[in-house]
Amino acid sequence: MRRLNLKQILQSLLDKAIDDMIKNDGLEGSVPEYTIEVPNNSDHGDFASNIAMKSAKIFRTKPMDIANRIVETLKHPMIKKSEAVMPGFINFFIDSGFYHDIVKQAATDDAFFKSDYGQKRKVMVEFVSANPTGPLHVGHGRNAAYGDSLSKILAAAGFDVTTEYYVNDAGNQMNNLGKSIYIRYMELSGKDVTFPEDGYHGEYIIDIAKELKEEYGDKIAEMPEAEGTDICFKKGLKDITDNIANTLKNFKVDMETYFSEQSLYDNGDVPASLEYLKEKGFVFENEGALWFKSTEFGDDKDRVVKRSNGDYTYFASDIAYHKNKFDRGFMTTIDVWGADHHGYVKRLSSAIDAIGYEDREFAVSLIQMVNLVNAGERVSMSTRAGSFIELDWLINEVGHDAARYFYSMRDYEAQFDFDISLAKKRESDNPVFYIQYGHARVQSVLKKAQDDSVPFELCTGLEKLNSKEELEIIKKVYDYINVLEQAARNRQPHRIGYYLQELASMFHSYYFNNKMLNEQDKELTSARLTLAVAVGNAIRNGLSLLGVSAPDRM
RNA sequence: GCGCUCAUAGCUCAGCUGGAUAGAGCAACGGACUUCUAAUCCGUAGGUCGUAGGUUCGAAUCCUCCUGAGCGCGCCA
Repeated sequence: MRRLNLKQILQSLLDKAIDDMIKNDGLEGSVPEYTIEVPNNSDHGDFASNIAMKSAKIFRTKPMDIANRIVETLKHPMIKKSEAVMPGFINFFIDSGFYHDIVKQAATDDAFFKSDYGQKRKVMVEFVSANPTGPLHVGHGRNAAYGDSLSKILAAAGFDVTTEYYVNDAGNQMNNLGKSIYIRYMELSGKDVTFPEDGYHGEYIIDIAKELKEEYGDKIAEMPEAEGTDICFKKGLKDITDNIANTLKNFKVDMETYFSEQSLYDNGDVPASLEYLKEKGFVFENEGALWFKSTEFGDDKDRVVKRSNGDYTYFASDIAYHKNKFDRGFMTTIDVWGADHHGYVKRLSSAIDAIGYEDREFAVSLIQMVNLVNAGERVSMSTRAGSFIELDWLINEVGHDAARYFYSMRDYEAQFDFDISLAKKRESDNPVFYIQYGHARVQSVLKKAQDDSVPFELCTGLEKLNSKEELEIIKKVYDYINVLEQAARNRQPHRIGYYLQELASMFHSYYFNNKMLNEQDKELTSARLTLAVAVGNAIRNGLSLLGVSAPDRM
C-alpha cells in the first residue's frame, strides 16, 4: 500500500519555496535543517514548521517576514489554509479528506502500521545472553522485554532484523558449573565432599544432579573425576539453556538463534581474530600475556586478551564474536547489556574499531537496574547465594501480558521499580488492561452490530467524521507511524506504550460520549465503526510490538 | 579519585534531532450506570522541571559548576 505522506509533500513544497527565495534574492546558502511536526495544540493547525525561524540567518531578516513570504507562495490541493504566526511558525490546515483516507487505510490494511524507515538494513539485536549457569531472574526480564520489543519495532520500521542469544558456554564459569553439579551428585551418592564456596548454590543444581543420579546411578562416581565432571557439565548446560529458552518462550520473546561461544574456539575464530589484530599492530605481548591496545582508541588502559596461564579472556571471544557478526553481513549490531557492564563498552568498541569495518555500526543499549516492589515494599534481589527471584515466577504471578507491558513502560536508561501488586490488578488502574480493553471494545461493538443486524458498511460514510473529537482521534492514528519511527530511531520501546495509552484514552472517551451504532443512520454507523476498527488495529499492532496480546473480549 | 546513568505534580513517570500554554496515570476531592461491556467517562486541585551560571530569536531538552541517588573501574564473566 502507498501511504499518502503529507509530511513529505509539505517538505518538498517548503524546500522549493526557500530555495527559490534564496536564488531570487541572490543570496548564498542552502535550505537549513528544519522540522515539520504535528503541533500539540490543534489551534496551531495540523502541521507546523519552524523553517522560517531556521532561515532567519540566511536572509538576515525577521522570521515573520520570511514566514509570510512562504505562505504567499504555498499552494496545494490538500492544504486548506496556511498561516504565519509569531514568532515565525508556519501552520498548515489540511483538508479533512486526507484524514478520511487515513481512517480507511488504517481500518483495512495492517501495512499502514509499518514503515520503510529502516530501508531493509541488516540489524542484529543481541540480547539476554545471560550466562547459562542458572535460570533467568527478574533482572534479565527487563533485558529480554526490551530486546524483543526493540527487535519487533525495528522490524516494523523496515529493518531486516535478526535476534540472537550469545551463550557463554566456555571458560571458567562452565568448569565451575560442571564441578558444582558433580559435587552435588557426589553428595547424593553419599560421598564425603564439601561444596565449594564459589560454586553455584541454587536448588536447580541439585535437581540436575538428581536427574543424573536417576539416569546413571553411581556410575559417575566411579569414573575419573574429569570424565564425571564433563558429563555433569554437558547435562547442566543443556538443561539450563533449555530452561532459559523455555522461559523466553513463556515470555513471548522471539529468539531466533542461540550462538555458542564455544563454537568460536572449536573453529579457531578466537586465535584467528587475535592474529588479525596482531597483524594490524593492535595486539602485543607483555609479562607473558597478550594485550589489546585499546588505549589507541581512547580506553583507559590496554586489555588482556590471553592470560599468562594460556587462557583466553572473555574479551577475546567477544572480539571474535563481533567480528563474526559483521562477517555475517550485519550492518548494525545492537547489544543489550545490563548497565553494570558499561565499563566494558569502550574496550569492545575499541576492538571493533581496530577490526576496521568502517561502514558498520556497533551500538549498546545499557539497561538500568530493576527493583521489585510489592505493595510499596521493596523486594530484596541479591543474585548471590541462589536467592534471586526467577523470571518464571514473576510471569506466573502477574501474567505475561502485564509482565511484558510493565517492563517496557519505562525508558531503559532509567532505573525502575516493578510494582508487582499493581501489575496483578485486573482493574482500572492497570494500564495494560486499559489498553487491551480499548481493543476488546472495538471487537465487542462490531460483534454487537452484527448480532443485532445493525446496517453498516465499513469504509463508507467517512465524510461524517468531522467533529473535533473524531479528527483528533484520526490524527492520533496517523501519528502511529511517527511514534514507531521515533521508537526505532531512539531505540525506546516505551514510547509505544505511552502512545497506546493516549490512543486508548481518546477512544474510551469517544465511545462513552457517542453512540456507535445507529439503526436509522447507516452512514454514521459505518463511519464510526470504521474509525473504531482503525483504532483497534492501531492498538493491536502496537501491543504486538510490546509482546502483549490484544484479546477480543475481556 | 575517574567513568556511565538518573533528578519534572504528594507518588510512579512521559516529554523525538532545542520550539508555541510542561503532560499522563495513581493517590485526593466532586460527579455519571433503565445505555453498544462503568475493566469506562466527566470535572476540581496539584509545578521555581535538584541548585547556580552559560549558549540563542527560544532551554525540562545543549555546555560548565555544585548537590544528591544508582552502577562500574581484575591477567573475572
